[in-house]
Amino acid sequence: MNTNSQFAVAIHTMTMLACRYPEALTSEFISCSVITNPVVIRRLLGDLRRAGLVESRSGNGGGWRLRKLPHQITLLDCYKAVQEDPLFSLPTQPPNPHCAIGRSMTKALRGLFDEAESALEERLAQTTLEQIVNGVTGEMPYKKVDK
Amino acid sequence: MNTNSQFAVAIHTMTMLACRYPEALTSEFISCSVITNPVVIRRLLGDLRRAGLVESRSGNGGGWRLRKLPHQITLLDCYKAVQEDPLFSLPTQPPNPHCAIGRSMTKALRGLFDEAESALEERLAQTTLEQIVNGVTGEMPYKKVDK
DNA sequence: GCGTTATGTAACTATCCCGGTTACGATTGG
DNA sequence: CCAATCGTAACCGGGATAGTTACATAACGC
Repeated sequence: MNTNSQFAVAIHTMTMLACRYPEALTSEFISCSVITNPVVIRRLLGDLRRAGLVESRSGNGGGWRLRKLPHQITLLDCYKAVQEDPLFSLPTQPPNPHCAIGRSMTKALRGLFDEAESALEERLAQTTLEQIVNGVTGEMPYKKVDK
Repeated sequence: MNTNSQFAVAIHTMTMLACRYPEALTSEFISCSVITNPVVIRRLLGDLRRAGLVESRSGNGGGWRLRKLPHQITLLDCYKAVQEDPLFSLPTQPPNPHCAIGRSMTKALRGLFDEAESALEERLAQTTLEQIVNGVTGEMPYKKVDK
């Protein structure tokens, strides 16, 4: 399906921010871990900011940091932030309206795809950045804060 | 994600075969409902045949038909038949092994993506072609057979 | 056997998307 | 003022998608 790796890079990026929370990291620094161009990371972080997940500061000493605690951010948040298109696409050309099946196919597919996507999103909502950080580092490198 | 519509066309195609089961339909006929080139449909049906879901006969009076009853074929079967790539891709260039996070990111992402994909597939496995046909036509246009 | 109808598949193409890159203005801190 | 950093536009190359043409192969009816 998607041959694009934005979701993967988004998780990688958010995991780094979560590990150093509440420190701010530069796109340059993050791009060294992902091994890509800093602009690619900034583009991605732009999407994540539009979703309210991160904030940035320009200039000397600037960078990016989370706007919530790692346990308050789920994979679904990251997914929605970088995934504008639905999971499965319909053909650009709609089916033949003179065919009984063609006539109802678009609506049927929308329903099926919506349900499938919901199942996926439910699962993504169950994993938080905190859990990923725990899995990656074996410990929480930032101070825990009571809710 | 994937911007490709193969899964959608596969469902459309299989729904047509299910509606007329056990009749055989030609790629030409199916392409008229989908509104595309017959070769596109044949390529797709080739994948579905490799998965054991359909069979074909060349020559005059030939065409394509299901190899199972509509209630025995799920959306997951269709999905696996046409979707060779995993749902989410990792970056072609693996992360920096000199970074603690980069080092464990690939494995972590694989696990997360596998779980998400499983959730999706579980949902897809719950819908059969028969159900889709019912939703599309309001009735079953082929003879039901006891299991 | 011949003609017709289909499949099976290769090859070519136009279009689009993704990721990488350069460039440069705006912002911030020292 | 200078250095560091974001924000964003612009461009490019590679790859995928889907549409198209072409043609060899197969099966059926006469």
